[in-house]
Amino acid sequence: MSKKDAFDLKDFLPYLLNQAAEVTSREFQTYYRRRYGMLRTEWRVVFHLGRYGDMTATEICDRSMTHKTKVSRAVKALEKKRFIKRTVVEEDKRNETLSLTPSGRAAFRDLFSAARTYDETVTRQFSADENDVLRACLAKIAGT
Amino acid sequence: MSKKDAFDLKDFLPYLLNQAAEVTSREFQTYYRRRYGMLRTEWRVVFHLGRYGDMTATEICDRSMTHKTKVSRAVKALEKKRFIKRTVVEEDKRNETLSLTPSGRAAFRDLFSAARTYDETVTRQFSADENDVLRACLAKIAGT
DNA sequence: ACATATTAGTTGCTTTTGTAACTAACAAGG
DNA sequence: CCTTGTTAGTTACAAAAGCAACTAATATGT
Repeated sequence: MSKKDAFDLKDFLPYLLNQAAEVTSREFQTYYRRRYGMLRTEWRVVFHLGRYGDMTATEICDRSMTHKTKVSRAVKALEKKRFIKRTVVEEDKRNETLSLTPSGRAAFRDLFSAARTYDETVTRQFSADENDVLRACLAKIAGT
Repeated sequence: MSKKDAFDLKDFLPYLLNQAAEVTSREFQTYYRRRYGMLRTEWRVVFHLGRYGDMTATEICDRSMTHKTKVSRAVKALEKKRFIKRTVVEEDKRNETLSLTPSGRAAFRDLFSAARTYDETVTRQFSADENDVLRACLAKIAGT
């Protein structure tokens, strides 16, 4: 805002961020939801495994700042849908390595490219400079 | 991102937006939650009434793009906590005008100034130009 | 070795949200 | 008037998220 006494809901960053996040999330949701019956956390798990390779649930929690119960439930659901499989780590049986099945990998490839495309349609609205600033600010706020 | 083949979760706008939104929401939550036992939607309702004057639930829904069940429940909760009261509109008894009680007004004043302060602490991290770009982009994405 | 603490992951219970069906009040056409 | 449609708001039920307590495996200090 420019004047302090005109401070408005639309000047309030948490509100703005939420609205923007909700709009994009809703839009992109249709992909993983309609096509693969996935939930947001499930899509994130698939993204992590597809993009960075096999890892444990805890690693996914750390990288995505997601609570472990959410990931645990996502893993269970993805396993039931045969998108991922788990393997207990012999050296430390508390850990289990998660990996994509062939159909999980196919879903990932599809969703990965859909994500890229969707990102571009949002990005296209802005200049290169605007984009850089936007992303840098968001990353800073998110603390990543 | 700069290279397409480096597309990463942190380059994906919906993800970035969500992370940033969650961080700020969590931080600001502590105010209305701890001090007044409010939920996010309740705080939004209070903000609307305090900032723009009395209005109906539907007007709040429209202005904040919030679903009516959420507002309905927030109104019920706020009424129980004696922060707002309703008055059926005589000319059209389907409508009810919502207005803040004295304690609701006091909570609003407190939270309004907390919001402004909080916004500034986030804003302070960025230059004036960056801020303008950030807010303009978010508003555009949010479609407001 | 053994009690104690940590870590990975799950489960149960509560709170919050989403969706759809519902009531009540009004509007409009015949 | 009286059917049909619309609008404001609520409620009931289902999906999802948050939180805390739990199990199982391992690590640590004595």
